[in-house]
Amino acid sequence: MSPHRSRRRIPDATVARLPIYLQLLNEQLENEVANISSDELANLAAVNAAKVRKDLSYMGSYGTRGVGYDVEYLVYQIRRELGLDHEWRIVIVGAGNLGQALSGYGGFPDRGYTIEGVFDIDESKLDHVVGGVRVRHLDDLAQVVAQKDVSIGVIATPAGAAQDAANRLIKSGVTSILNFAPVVVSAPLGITVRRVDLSVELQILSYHEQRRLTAASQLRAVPAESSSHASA
Amino acid sequence: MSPHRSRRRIPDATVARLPIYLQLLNEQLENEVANISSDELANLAAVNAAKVRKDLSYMGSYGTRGVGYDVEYLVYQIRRELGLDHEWRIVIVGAGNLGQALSGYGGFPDRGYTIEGVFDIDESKLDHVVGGVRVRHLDDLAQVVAQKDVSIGVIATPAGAAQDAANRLIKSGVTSILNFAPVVVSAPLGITVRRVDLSVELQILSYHEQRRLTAASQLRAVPAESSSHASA
DNA sequence: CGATGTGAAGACTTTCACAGCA
DNA sequence: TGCTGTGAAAGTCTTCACATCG
Repeated sequence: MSPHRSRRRIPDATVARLPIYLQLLNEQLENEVANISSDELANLAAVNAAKVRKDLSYMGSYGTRGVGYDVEYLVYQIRRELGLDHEWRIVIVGAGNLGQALSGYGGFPDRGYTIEGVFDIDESKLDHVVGGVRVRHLDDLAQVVAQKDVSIGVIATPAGAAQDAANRLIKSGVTSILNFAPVVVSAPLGITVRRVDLSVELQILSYHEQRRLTAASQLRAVPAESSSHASA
Repeated sequence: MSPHRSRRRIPDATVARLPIYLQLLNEQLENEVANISSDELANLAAVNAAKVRKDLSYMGSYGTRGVGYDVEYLVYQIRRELGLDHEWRIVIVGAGNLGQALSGYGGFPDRGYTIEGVFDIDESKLDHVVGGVRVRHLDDLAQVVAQKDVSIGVIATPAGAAQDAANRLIKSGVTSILNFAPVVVSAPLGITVRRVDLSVELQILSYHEQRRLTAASQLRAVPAESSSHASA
């Protein structure tokens, strides 16, 4: 479609950071900051400046030597690279606490995501309105996905229902899935699945806590480090 | 305290996978599966078998050649390594949709996490009971953290309130933070911060979606791959 | 002169492939 | 014989350091 998209393949690690740069750059725009150096952006993102420059260089050379990067242009480029110049239509399966929190999440409309439906099988939840969207029966999923050309599905069901939700999403034509249920869902090749699991995150934290304690009790063997971990 | 904890330093990438193995192994236990090979576990986790073996080997050699791993013993070892033989006390800052979803999240008590408090500054939310915990004013945070010896804080506030929440958590004595707000919070060295951002995850997905579309329109230049991404 | 852009070195992670043990 | 445990190779990501250019 458009002429010269994605000139190079961007490394996964970089793709995971672009949304963070984007968010920080948007904040700069709000503060009417027109220009930013790799050093400044690196400080905001809590990463190394060389990493910022290398990350940005994968999209092309948009900086000015001796000066820095034009914030607005950078925002435009990152958005384009991440596909945020499209509008993405998403559905949420599961209208429990989490599904409701997600559909009420303010960030979506700004960033080009529209929620086309929230689905559940629990009769008692049907027809409730959460985040401005009426909860529909899961059996209507395929129809909505096809009609609205939905490409991203969010799974916010209990663990036991997640694989079924995934199967239905995939059969309906969704090609990317964001899974919040604490299970590994399997999907055929060609479907992108990302998993976000609260208790996995907590367990990683408790590993670090535990190390801290052990280290402290062992006459400070290793000085505690690691001040920040990206989520990707 | 205990004699021979953490015999080696475990790589970050491995630490991020241990919770997933643990969850799968627990499922096996429920199905009364007593033994598992690296190959089987690898299939369940959707990773390579050599990776499973190497990951497990960092904790010591607990397998039996020609046979596999004793599920129960492996569960015990992973739990110990992740510090799940402790009980971890956590607090949640922010009693909005997300804070409520988190405090209602069933997974916590099972896995040794107890929620010692949910805090907010919004008068209208105070004294509501969410997930069995009464919402208290943020000013009471320090007292609860100290009294209950809380080490992990979860930030579920809007973006604008997150850094203040982090500062209060840190000043109160919390040393690990799980941040759900869509901002980078800064913290002194020695504090572990992990960030989980819904819209970052969606943007990573839309990058892949967008590539898929571009590739398809360019006479299938590169065959689509990448079927699963871990969250860590 | 100051900050980008980038080869090259170094660190970390994954995967291979096979020796070694039950 | 079958599966673990692990050196070594391959691949990926980060960081350094400096040539380059506005």
